[in-house]
Amino acid sequence: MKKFKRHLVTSALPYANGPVHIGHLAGVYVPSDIYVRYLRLRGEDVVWVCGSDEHGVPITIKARQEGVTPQDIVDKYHYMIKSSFEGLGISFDIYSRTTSATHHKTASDFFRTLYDKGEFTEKTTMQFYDEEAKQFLADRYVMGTCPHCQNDKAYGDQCESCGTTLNSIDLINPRSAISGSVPVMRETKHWYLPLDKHEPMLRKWILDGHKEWKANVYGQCKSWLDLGLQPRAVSRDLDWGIPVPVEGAEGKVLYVWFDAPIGYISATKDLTPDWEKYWKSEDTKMVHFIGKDNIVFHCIVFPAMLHAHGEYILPENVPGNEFLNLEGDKISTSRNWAVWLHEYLEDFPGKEDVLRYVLCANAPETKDNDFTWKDFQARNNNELVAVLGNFVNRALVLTQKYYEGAVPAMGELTQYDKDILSELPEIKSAVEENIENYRFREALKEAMNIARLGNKYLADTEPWKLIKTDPERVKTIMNIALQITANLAIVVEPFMPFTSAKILKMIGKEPFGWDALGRTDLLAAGHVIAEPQLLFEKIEDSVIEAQLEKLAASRKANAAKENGKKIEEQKGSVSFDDFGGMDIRVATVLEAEKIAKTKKLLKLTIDTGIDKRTIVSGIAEHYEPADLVGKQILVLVNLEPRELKGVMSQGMILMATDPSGKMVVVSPTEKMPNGAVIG
RNA sequence: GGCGAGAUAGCUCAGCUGGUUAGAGCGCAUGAUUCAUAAUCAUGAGGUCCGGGGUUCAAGUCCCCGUCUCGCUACCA
Repeated sequence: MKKFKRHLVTSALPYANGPVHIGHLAGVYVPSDIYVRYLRLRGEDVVWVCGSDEHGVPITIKARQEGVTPQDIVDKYHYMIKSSFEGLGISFDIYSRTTSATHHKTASDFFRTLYDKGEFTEKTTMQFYDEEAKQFLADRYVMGTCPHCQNDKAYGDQCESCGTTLNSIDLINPRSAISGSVPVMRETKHWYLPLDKHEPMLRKWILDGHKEWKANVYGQCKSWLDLGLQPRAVSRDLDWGIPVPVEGAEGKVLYVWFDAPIGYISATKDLTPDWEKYWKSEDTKMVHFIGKDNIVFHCIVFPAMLHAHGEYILPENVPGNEFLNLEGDKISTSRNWAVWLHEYLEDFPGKEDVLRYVLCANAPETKDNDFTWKDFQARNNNELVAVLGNFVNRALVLTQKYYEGAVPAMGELTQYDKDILSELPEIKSAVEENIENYRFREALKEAMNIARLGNKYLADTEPWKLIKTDPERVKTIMNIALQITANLAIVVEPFMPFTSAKILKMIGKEPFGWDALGRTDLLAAGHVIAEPQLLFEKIEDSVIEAQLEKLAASRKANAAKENGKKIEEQKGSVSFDDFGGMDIRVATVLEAEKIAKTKKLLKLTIDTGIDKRTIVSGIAEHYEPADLVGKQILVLVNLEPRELKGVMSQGMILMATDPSGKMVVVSPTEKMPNGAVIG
């Protein structure tokens, strides 16, 4: 077991094109906050960095849509994200941003170092160029007609109408999304990071050296390594980002995946002049907290970059969590299906810890989990209020009642007292072990056991009865109950810092530090505690219903949007001759079979009346092969043949597609002879 | 199609390298209790451990074949 002198913790950089939601929190920020707070309480040397990821194409698109500059967009969300994190008590040592001057210089220098060391390869490719706007067009900037569903507003990377993944060269009638002009193909040079070169190092480091990583993380890495790594472009043609610091690279910026993780380094630089100690000493333990979508970047790509650079350490662990769903559906920013942090903070003032608690207790550590408002309410009412809040309240209220707030002296302990107190150190080590192994859900459960222990102790010793017969004994009981309360203030801090502070305030103490956990002399006899206040309050049904209505509204809005989107605009007019050039016929499906190793492709043998021919069609998700046999369909028979997965496709089947992407074949309403002409 | 992860009580999850009657929290039922936000405490009911084969003295745990969910990836004229 390696011994470390200090910790460097990073949390995935939120992308600055939208606010933060509970999915981000449960997967990344709440767990990492717990981890870091724990380390700090232990007095460890720890630095925790994060910041907004502000480059990349989606931000420029969003800016254009809203008619503002990319800088406007990132400013808006950066500050919004930053302040909502603070509101929830997410305690980064620094929350930086990738548009900062420090970052531009750091990323630029990093690139330059790799460039000078010959760590990149160069490749020239053909890409769409907009002569009017004088710039190369990223896939997202090319629009055209989707070859699949004929939607004429498809983007070069994806058709939003049918969800198909595309390449910009696939689009029919491509046009520039910037100027609307027809783009031309032009040569462009880019730099690549040859990941394959680092494969042996990565293999040894991860597959041999880090078998303790979470199953999902390790498995994903193994999968990538076994598939064989490919060189990856580190630059692209765009005007938003960090310019490639090489002569002759005008109009090119660093690819966002390359600049973003360097943001961790830049943030550390902004935080402390000692930053190198954290990034370049083997006795620093670096941990990346991320979601599962980021595994490859943090386990393969970024380590390869750091290794290529040569001076940096690699992460000791990369706890990647799964995803959180909301009320049974995937969280989605574009569909507004989310609980937004900034809205939660407004709707639930003073209930920061409730959200922290629920998200930790239900964190998607081993598989995707579901957040429901009903569960939120139940955990608040049945666990926080009934177990934790209630215990603290009864201990403090009884102390007020019997001793006017002055802590009574601990007398002689019974065996039962000793048994109860001996559980505290056991819980302490259980919490420690779980946190150190990134099992925060279990750690929280153990922490709550201290409150359960307290409730049980009071129920078993019944001080409210004994006060009449044996007041001396009650002093000891209440002293113990108060010591347990003080222990709660400690153990709860990483998970629920606001609650911890409230307890400390009520018992009139300063933070104890983690090592004090388990001690039974935290409150001296005679110390006077403050008037008790409730830590948590019940959440009524109406509150939950209001949140559910909010979600229902966004579901409704989405449906309306879908409907609005439903009817595509009419396309530009075509001449009668153009239409006449298309030869569409009635045909009958003779045979149908799935093409092996594909998900969507069916190979159909059809009788067109003219001949019997083969057509490949991407409808395997909509039809069982057997269901098509014997059906009459319409076929564009004079479309240029095209080879798909090794099969020649001679023509295209006409399909009707609804906005959800569902497809049905089009048939004549009455049986017609094969070869009958449509027109 | 390939790859990765998951599938265990009504719900959310533990079960490490195979070993006595499969565990926890919540919910539910019954009882106790009243200091406490009708909170607490005790007891109990609830499980073909996704399905089917196999290895073994012994399988939730290992192997093979399926099914379903999530993610990555190829294909979509």
